[in-house]
Amino acid sequence: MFLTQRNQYALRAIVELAKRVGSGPVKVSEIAVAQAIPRRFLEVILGQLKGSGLVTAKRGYHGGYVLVRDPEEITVGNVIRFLQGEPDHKDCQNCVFKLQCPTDRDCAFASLWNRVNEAVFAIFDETTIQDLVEDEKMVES
Amino acid sequence: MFLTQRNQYALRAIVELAKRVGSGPVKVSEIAVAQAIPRRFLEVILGQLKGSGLVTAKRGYHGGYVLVRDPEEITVGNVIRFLQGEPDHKDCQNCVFKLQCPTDRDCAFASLWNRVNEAVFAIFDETTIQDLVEDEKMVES
DNA sequence: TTCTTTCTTGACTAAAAGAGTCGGGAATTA
DNA sequence: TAATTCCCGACTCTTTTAGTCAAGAAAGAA
Repeated sequence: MFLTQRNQYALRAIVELAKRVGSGPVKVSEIAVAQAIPRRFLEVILGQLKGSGLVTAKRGYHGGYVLVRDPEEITVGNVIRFLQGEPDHKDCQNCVFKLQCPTDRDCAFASLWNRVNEAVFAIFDETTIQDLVEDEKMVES
Repeated sequence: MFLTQRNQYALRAIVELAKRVGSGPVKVSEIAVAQAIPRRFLEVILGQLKGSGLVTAKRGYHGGYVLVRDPEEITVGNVIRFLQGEPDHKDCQNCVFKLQCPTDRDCAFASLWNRVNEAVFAIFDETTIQDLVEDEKMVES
């Protein structure tokens, strides 16, 4: 598995919101039920997602979450990059020579990590939320 | 990071053995020092690696570990696949339709996982231990 | 206003995975 | 037989991930 459970929940929540664009705010509890995600946990996750600007929340009666951008224009890469935050420097993504390397020993793998990372994000970046919505429809049938 | 510390240790141990093919068995303690890996932990890892057939061990005076195959012919993919064992079915690598799926909900991501997995292993499979040996030489200079 | 709904926040606990250790036993060769 | 080195299973420690709880603040309905 390349994504934590939490990150998958985040993606699924966004997918669920994508399925309902135009129907007004969606409550956390609805998303939780639809996607079988523990409600409390989902609250935390959606709270974080607000920071990405992909999602906004409204409180009170008829409150809930709304996806603000077009599902075709949000990629998995956008979401994951936001969730993972600044690339932790331990990941040794940028240094190639030992002297520059904070982690020192892992540099021999630097080239390998870079190539893998690029390959993975190439896929994440070409997969949109809309694609996932359609995959989910396939699965349901 | 795509590989656990343990798996990186395993790769590094093999790289170290690769650097010394032809010089007889290499002791765990030597590898541990050369690669800055905790010795006891390395014993465990090398013990596991024996099962792969890539490596053999000899006990007693002048004992140690030996790489049995040509470093050019061992890929990172070979090593990692062995270390990770049978693809845990939770990873939902093979099922596309809900009814076949043991994990049910994650199936919407099946296509994504498959593509990522293939991309990653394409790289692992084209990278040989010899490549890593050379990368390590670069880093040391 | 006041009540209900729904998000908000931060601290908290629980579970799982990963990393690393230990002691003693078994082969090998000097 | 004594030194060396791998071998093995059980064990602990740490970190990460998962998930919960309680009290509070906005928004709208009555």
